[in-house]
Amino acid sequence: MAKITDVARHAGVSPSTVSYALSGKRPISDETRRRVEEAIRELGYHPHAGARALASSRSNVLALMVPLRAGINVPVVMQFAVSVVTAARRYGHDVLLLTQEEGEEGLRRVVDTALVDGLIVMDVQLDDPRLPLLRRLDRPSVMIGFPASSEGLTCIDLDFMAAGEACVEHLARLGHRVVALVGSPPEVYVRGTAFAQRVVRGFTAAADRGRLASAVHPCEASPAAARAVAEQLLREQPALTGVVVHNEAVLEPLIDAFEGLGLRVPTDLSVTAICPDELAESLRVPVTSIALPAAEVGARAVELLMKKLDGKAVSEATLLAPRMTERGSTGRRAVA
Amino acid sequence: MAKITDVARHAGVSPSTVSYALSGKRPISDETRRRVEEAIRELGYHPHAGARALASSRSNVLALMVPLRAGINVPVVMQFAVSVVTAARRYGHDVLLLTQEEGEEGLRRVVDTALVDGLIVMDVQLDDPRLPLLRRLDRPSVMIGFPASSEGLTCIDLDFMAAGEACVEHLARLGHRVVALVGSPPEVYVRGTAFAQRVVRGFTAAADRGRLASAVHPCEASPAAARAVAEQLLREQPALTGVVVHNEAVLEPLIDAFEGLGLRVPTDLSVTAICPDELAESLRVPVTSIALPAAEVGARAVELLMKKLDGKAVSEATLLAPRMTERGSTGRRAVA
DNA sequence: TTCGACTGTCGAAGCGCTTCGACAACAATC
DNA sequence: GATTGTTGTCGAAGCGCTTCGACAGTCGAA
Repeated sequence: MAKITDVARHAGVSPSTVSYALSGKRPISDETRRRVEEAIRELGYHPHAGARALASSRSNVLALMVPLRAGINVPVVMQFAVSVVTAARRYGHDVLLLTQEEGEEGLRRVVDTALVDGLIVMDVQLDDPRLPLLRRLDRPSVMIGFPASSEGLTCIDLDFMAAGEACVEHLARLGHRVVALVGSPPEVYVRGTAFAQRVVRGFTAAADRGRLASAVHPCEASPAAARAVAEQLLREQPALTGVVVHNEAVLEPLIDAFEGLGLRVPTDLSVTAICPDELAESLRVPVTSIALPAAEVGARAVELLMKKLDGKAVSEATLLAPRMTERGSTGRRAVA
Repeated sequence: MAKITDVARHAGVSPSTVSYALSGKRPISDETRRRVEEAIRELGYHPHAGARALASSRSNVLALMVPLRAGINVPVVMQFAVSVVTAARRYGHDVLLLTQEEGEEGLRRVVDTALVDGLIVMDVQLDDPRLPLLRRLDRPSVMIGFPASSEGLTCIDLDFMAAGEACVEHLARLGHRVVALVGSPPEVYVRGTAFAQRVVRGFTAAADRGRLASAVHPCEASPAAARAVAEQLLREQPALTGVVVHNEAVLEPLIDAFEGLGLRVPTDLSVTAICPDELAESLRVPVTSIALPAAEVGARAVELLMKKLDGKAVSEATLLAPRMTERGSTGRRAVA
């Protein structure tokens, strides 16, 4: 395996010149650079990652901690991971995979051993136990999702409030005047992640602004619960024509329930959801939806981390604009 | 950040002694070891990964290359990745995530820069372009799946032939005498992965051994194709009572088709599948199935790699015994 | 012409660890 | 009592790279 001294000798320069030619940290004449590059090619030289890390205290590796708990959508996690790896490569970095199971100690370990230059942490909870550590650490990190307070952190996620608004506005534009939000199970609003509340806030704000009649119903993740909510909705809001669903598990059962109650989608009822595209596409009636843009979040998270590694300041909160994909489940309100 | 010389001074020994106490590569007295451990604890010492890699030419990192192409089952890939990470940690290793997209150059890069000690490659195709490189490399690697020839490689996968056999034997035990295999799309048998053929071989061999009437039908991944195959089967094998499905995409449509043709599962027809448990569980009629044991494959792959890193020989082919989970879709043949 | 200010290159000093050879001290063997 | 092993420790030499300071040469400005 060729080393930098071999390249230097072969190119007739000193090792430090080779290093500078590679890193661009000092000016090198075109002629010298050319000779160095040629020597590198001829010898098949690849710098030794460990030696580099030792001398420069930069490993060019970043850690990605992925969630494991039940209830997460695995394909979305995978999409995200792939986009992080791809984006990291564009910056000459590799990605070390950590599981949530490793927790704070895992993060501490890879940082303390100088294995990684920075951290990306997924599935951040409101009062995530990893937060104090991440705040304290001298290595930069970026989190996906928002904890109770993003102070001193760098967080990125879909703008769930805007997503709630966008759904209502879409329905309003189609002429709907009475709408309802079917949300996550009640416990999600208590513990967990902030995004559920944000959807509610956006939904309500937009409905109020547009003077729509609106109601919000949490819903357990079971077909039975879906059926119950459907019945309740029709009882309490007989004029209902637009529904926003923010609950992957009950989207299909809910549509089934409405149709079972004699409402056709989209003829009698327009349905829009905040859920992965995969799910929205696969239903009998493809659903107009807003998805978590996993690939974009991943790429942006890496960008933010790279900025921080360069010592640049970045904003604590980055919210990605929702993008709605129209499918067959929404239509203009039938005028009676 | 404390370094090994700090620990040494604090414990009143030389750095090399600390190193030996940590690695166990030379005998150290209990008393010295105790003092070293205490110093490590008090100083919060963590060895620098880069320095270690440079001095020992071992990075304690292994690369995992995951597939991206359409048609793979994402949750299974994820299960697999998680089990690799978990198993690797038990051996004190971390895992670098590579995407298939990086291809041979990606593998070459992480090896040439000495970033990783070994490679695990998923989704190996019959004539995978990465094979020549992997054979030539001086670093050990393990592949998931079998190429045309496993010579000079280390491969691991579910024993698909045994899986095909097990399905037939299960049906035979329940009294079925006429069975059919609904397989992958025709093109899979041509290009692609060896496992499809293996299932066929196991299926046929077991049927012949048990003197069952049997037939094999490839099937495109569409509901229409499923319906067509169902009709064809009933036409050609009117006495058919047992079906083995090795085709994720058509499992549900196929059952629907049979029921549409008046056959109840499992009353009139027993169905067993080779597919992820997730899918088998989620169907209206839960299906008796054999799954790819992703977690086990991952753990075993890491074990094999660790053995190779220790310079031990391992067998070229490791086949994991199939495990069948009985669900509602198979039953004793109704005696007319 | 002289003085910075660049530009382009080199040599040397580390980065923090592992490992090899050396060597005491002591036990077991003839 | 000399010889051979073991056990436990140390010092020094590197692993392959980056980076700092030094310095020679060039160029436009004063």
